[in-house]
Amino acid sequence: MEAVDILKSHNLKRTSCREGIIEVIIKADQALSENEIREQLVGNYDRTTFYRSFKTLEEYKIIHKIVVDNQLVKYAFDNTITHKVEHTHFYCNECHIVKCMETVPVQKYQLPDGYSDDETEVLIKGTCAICQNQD
Amino acid sequence: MEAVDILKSHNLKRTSCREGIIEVIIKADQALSENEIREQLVGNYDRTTFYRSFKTLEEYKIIHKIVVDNQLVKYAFDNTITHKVEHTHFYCNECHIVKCMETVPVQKYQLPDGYSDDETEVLIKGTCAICQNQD
DNA sequence: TTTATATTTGCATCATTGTTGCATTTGAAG
DNA sequence: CTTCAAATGCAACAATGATGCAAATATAAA
Repeated sequence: MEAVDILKSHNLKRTSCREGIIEVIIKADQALSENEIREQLVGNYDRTTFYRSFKTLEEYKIIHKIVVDNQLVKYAFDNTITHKVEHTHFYCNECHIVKCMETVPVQKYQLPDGYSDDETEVLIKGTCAICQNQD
Repeated sequence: MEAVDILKSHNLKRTSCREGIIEVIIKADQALSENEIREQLVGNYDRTTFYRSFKTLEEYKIIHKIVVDNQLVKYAFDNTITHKVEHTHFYCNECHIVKCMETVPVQKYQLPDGYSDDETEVLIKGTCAICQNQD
């Protein structure tokens, strides 16, 4: 699916910033930070525009945000797989990549009486396959 | 266990800031933000001192930090229960409290080949028992 | 108790992310 | 082509995290 079509299907205006962000994220095999996305974009955009674009795309569930340790922020595309089931995220302590673990669904947690759950975020920290091999 | 003893057992200098933070956190039945802790403290401390105290206490696993949505930061005491098993955290979308769910352990996730896990963070967002009743 | 020293604190300063207001620009509908 | 709601760029600010350095202090040694 093309970035333009995605925007159109949500009745979002087609702006070069939004289009670019989607294209970059859609191609990536891992979650990307704001700067990693900026580097791959053609135009130059203000930080606020970037931030608001992310926010809009998130609201429309076109992308989602993953935060590690309160400071590292990465964005990933909500494809049909990641979109359908709540999936976990993986953070590599060595190379610091963040990946959507589409094959590892979030498990169900039984809360005490009176509590109801709405959404569960799972971040697994460890060593990724590539870094594992290099040891 | 007293704050002083906790510091002593880790060979940490007994300073009023550290001691105060531990005492406040130990008494709380929920995780507290930097400001919530500051309000309950007797002395007045610089933000950097606060920040460094948290960092030290975290390093020595006396307290731990829970971050919600990248901006809300709360701290909780590492008691024998929370310390022993990896526990989940609960965030109430309505009253915004954060609680350590000592009775809800983190489940085991089966990662793809090559990946190894070290630590898993689980944040469950929903409605707490108190807010549930008020609806 | 006094002294010595390594640690901690307070202050200044800066980085990153998130956020809002407002004037200007622009996408897209008519 | 015109119009207008929406998006952008800029300025400004908040919260959290982080570091360097001089002054203060906890603790151990004398």
